[in-house]
Amino acid sequence: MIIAHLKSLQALELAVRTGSLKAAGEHLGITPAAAGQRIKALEDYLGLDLLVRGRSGIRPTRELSAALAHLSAAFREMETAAKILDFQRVHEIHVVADTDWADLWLKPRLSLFKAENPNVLFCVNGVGDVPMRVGQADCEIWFGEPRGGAEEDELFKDYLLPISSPGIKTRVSGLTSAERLEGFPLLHLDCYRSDPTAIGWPQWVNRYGYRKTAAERGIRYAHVVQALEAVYSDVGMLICGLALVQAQLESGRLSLPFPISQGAWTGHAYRVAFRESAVRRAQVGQFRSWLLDMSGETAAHLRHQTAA
Amino acid sequence: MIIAHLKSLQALELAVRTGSLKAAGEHLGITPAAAGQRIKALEDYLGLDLLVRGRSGIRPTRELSAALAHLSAAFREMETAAKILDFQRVHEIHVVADTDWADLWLKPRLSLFKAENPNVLFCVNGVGDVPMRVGQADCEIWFGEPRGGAEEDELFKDYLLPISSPGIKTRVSGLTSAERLEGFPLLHLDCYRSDPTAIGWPQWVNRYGYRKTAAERGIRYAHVVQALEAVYSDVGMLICGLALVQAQLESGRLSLPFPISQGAWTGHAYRVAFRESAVRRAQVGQFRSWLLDMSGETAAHLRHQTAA
DNA sequence: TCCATTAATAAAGATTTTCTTTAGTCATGT
DNA sequence: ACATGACTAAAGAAAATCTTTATTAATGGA
Repeated sequence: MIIAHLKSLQALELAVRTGSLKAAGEHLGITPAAAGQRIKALEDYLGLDLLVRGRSGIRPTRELSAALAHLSAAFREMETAAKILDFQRVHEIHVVADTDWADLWLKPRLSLFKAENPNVLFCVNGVGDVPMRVGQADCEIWFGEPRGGAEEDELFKDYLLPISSPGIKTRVSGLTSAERLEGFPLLHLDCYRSDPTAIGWPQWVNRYGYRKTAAERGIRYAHVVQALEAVYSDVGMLICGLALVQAQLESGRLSLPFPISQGAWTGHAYRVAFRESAVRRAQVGQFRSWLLDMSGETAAHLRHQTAA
Repeated sequence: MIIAHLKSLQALELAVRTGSLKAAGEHLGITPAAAGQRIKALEDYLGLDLLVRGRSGIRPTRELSAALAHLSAAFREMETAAKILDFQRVHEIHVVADTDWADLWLKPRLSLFKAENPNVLFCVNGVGDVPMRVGQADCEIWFGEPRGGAEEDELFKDYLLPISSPGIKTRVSGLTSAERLEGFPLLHLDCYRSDPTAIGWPQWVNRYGYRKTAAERGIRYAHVVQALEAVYSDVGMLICGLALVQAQLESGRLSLPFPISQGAWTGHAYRVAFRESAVRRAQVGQFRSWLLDMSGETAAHLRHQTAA
């Protein structure tokens, strides 16, 4: 006998287990309307009512009750099988992240994690030790507001301030305060725009009193990585997040043309959400702990650097 | 934990149970390619190989073996639940059939079955005691070749010959043999065209020696029911299946303008296939027996009528 | 060893399924 | 009596799934 209506049976079992179509939909990641449609389709096919619907929730009909123990057992066994398979995955961690954060913050540090966990294979934004796989990533990092998931953490807020090449810093240093921006192109980043409190050049000029005609003009970049290529090439000065350029500052490849106190914190933060099922895998748990530790270090270091 | 990949797990369990993707596909009513894609998608998602593929079939990998007992148990439980639900259906029988056969052969007889089975509700081609439901019909009747299903039977072949209204028969009888077709419109049916041996007017004229210029001309009808409306209205003569017009001949509403021996059997037959799961329901089993009995009566009656 | 046969699969496109959204209904609680 | 919350019908969008075609690979027989 062919079992059709697998998704219908799943929605049905969940609706009974949780007591409402609303909760079943939430559990399955679909709307209540979709959950209801799945069950309705099965009822239409069978010519049976399976649920008694009410404002206070739903209950199985007598007809469904006769089959319910088997249905529940079926999905319990399936959940066990899925869990066994999931734990057998090759030790891979798939990450979808803000591209600047991945390139500038995570990648330089990932070797530290790998040194302690040589068997873990990474795929970050589709690139890494293994190819992209069908299905959800194990975790996602974004710059923005919380999304309210269960396994969600704030990593760190960033500190925005002007950076430049060493050459431009030297030339700026030889000028009077009033003249330090005139004559130097300003580079702008679009990636902080979702944060209403994140400063760009116009805000920075207003806040710190430098004189610059048309502070909003200049080349715009979607991402920090591309903008930094321009900075390395002496194209101009850029306001970006300090957390993303620590290594370049320490190596002397980039410089701070103005005092470090002349910056501002972002309102948004880098945040991470792990898939609930992923976080139960030992390596993903370890990666999460490591990530929170390293982010804590970054946050502490930023606070230390920018202390008044 | 959300169980996704339900269809993949089903294909996987069936592939292991049957030993090949080909057999799994057949069982599920999909192509082997589709069965393979389902399983491949799950392997991609998990980053695990689940099957060892070989020309002599497939075997589970070690990783899959760890979960296989649970997976098998899950689908056994689900099959039990589905069976319980299926047997609880309201006593409905859904039929998809050749429309002429349904209207002209089944409907006049269905009251006989219902007299013996008053609780059974029928839906024939979407019309009847209950509305059409989502999902497969319990059985399907077609005019044509066998399809090779497990629960498939031949009902009867039909006997094609000219029929007309009583008025046209009277006029034809008053004419010499040579003149009996001239001056009378010939009506044609498209619904027998799939049968290469089924005769139409051109073949009938050739076989029985009547004179008729342009025997292939005349009005064409897709179905017998519409053509009969024209025959009732003295529009012309029609070659159609004797089995479908027994009642009309007996009631005098239709006549045979030529000897009954001047006809020919169809090559194709009316055939029925029941869904395997449907046939296990008691009422469907009873309907099947009844249908085969009534069809046997029709076949015997036709043979008796047309015996030389 | 070679060839025929059979099963599996990649890729592309078609088809079907499933989901979201919107608007409405109904029951319950205040 | 009204507001609220859960469910649902319908329509359209999005995603999933399937078919088809061509190819590959393995196996068995000559």
